[in-house]
Amino acid sequence: MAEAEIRISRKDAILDAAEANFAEHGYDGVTLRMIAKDAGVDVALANYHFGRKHELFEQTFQRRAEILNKWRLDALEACLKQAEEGPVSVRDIIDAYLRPLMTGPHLKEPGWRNYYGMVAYVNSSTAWGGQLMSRSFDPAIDRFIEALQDALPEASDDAIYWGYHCLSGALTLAFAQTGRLDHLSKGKVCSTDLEGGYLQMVDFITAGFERIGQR
Amino acid sequence: MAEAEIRISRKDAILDAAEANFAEHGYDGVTLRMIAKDAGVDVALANYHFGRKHELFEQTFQRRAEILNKWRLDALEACLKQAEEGPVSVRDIIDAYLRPLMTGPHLKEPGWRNYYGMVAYVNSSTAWGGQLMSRSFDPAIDRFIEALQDALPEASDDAIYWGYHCLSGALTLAFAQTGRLDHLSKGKVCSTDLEGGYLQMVDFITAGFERIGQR
DNA sequence: AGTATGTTTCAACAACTGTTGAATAAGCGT
DNA sequence: ACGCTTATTCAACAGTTGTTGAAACATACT
Repeated sequence: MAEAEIRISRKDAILDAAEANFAEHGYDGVTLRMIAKDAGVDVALANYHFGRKHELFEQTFQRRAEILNKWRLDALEACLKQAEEGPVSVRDIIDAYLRPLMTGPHLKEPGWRNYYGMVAYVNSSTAWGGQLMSRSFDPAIDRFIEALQDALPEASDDAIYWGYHCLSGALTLAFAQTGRLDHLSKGKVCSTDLEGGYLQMVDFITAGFERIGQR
Repeated sequence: MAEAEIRISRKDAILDAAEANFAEHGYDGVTLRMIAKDAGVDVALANYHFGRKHELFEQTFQRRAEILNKWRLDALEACLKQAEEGPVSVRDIIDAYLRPLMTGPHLKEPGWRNYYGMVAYVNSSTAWGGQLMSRSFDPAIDRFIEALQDALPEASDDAIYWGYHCLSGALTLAFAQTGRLDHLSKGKVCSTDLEGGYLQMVDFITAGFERIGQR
């Protein structure tokens, strides 16, 4: 029976448990004993594999960040290659930014939903926010900013960066899945429906960027 | 000397200290002893005035929420009254939503900056997010949603609510003031410059809403 | 079989947590 | 000056925190 299941290593079990707990309660709201209990291991094991709590958090955060960056950059590259010479459409850039994260089968996996919760927490935390997000995502984001600047030669730097700010804020708030939209819309809109949100956000954000290019 | 200064009550000193600490470290990252030390009072006094830690957090959060709702609703009312009969412009609605919060002399006060940090934390926290934000702000937000629906009769509910989601995400990320934009733009844009961000965001968000009304 | 190496648990640490009840101080009407 | 109510501090509680060093287990190589 046991050999029929695919058993993950205890090290990965700790990462998974950490992910789920950090997503729901943030860094300080989680104790190493909560994580160890969920992972079915002793408290000391987290220390053995990952060092201090701080490092466990960062490693948990970065594990999926790289996957995510690759998805996005592949999508961006594909749309740049497809345009070949001619100007790239703003919509395609925004789509390359949002689609890989907000659609697809990985949304069914609790691991990814949990990770998204962590991203939401980190992105708007005054303490972690700037540092950790920049370290994990900025190299990839730089490419998107460049592409937007190319597609919108008339737009000022201020407009481009604050436009990206709007995009990033909207995405990470979607990641938090707080259920606020459900309450506000009296059930008409579901904030856990990322695929539905994706369709609306692409239009909305694209319009924003196109407007600032008309200066 | 002492009678020349305007001394705030110890109760208010606790609220101020709580605000600053919760903004920087979130709920679980703050201990009552940190707050008491900053306020210059004994630990037990927080309990005497506010009950449990949980209640202190909520009272700190709600203290300024009402002020903020009033600012916004006054601005909305003014622009609705000014339009009188004719259709209200989308831009004026967005302006009424953003301007009172992102511009003005209160931005110089550390208390308000701290409070904004709390809002950022609460809004994208999976645990607090839905409940507390809805309780504090939704009655006012409902009015803005109505106004947007009136101004954009062709837009679907999905589009309106996800549009508001983008607006809310962008605003609360601005509140977090993480310094990420500074890093990403290599110093060209400053994420603590809310007034500068306001100018860009009004254009960007207005364009988004106007687009979804053209269906 | 024995040994070296990497995992995992056990037991304990000093420090810190939110909360409480009793003790003390302050403010104020009379 | 007295009593009464409200503020504030003090001292302590039982439980929890991250972290560690030593001990026990597992695994693979010789």
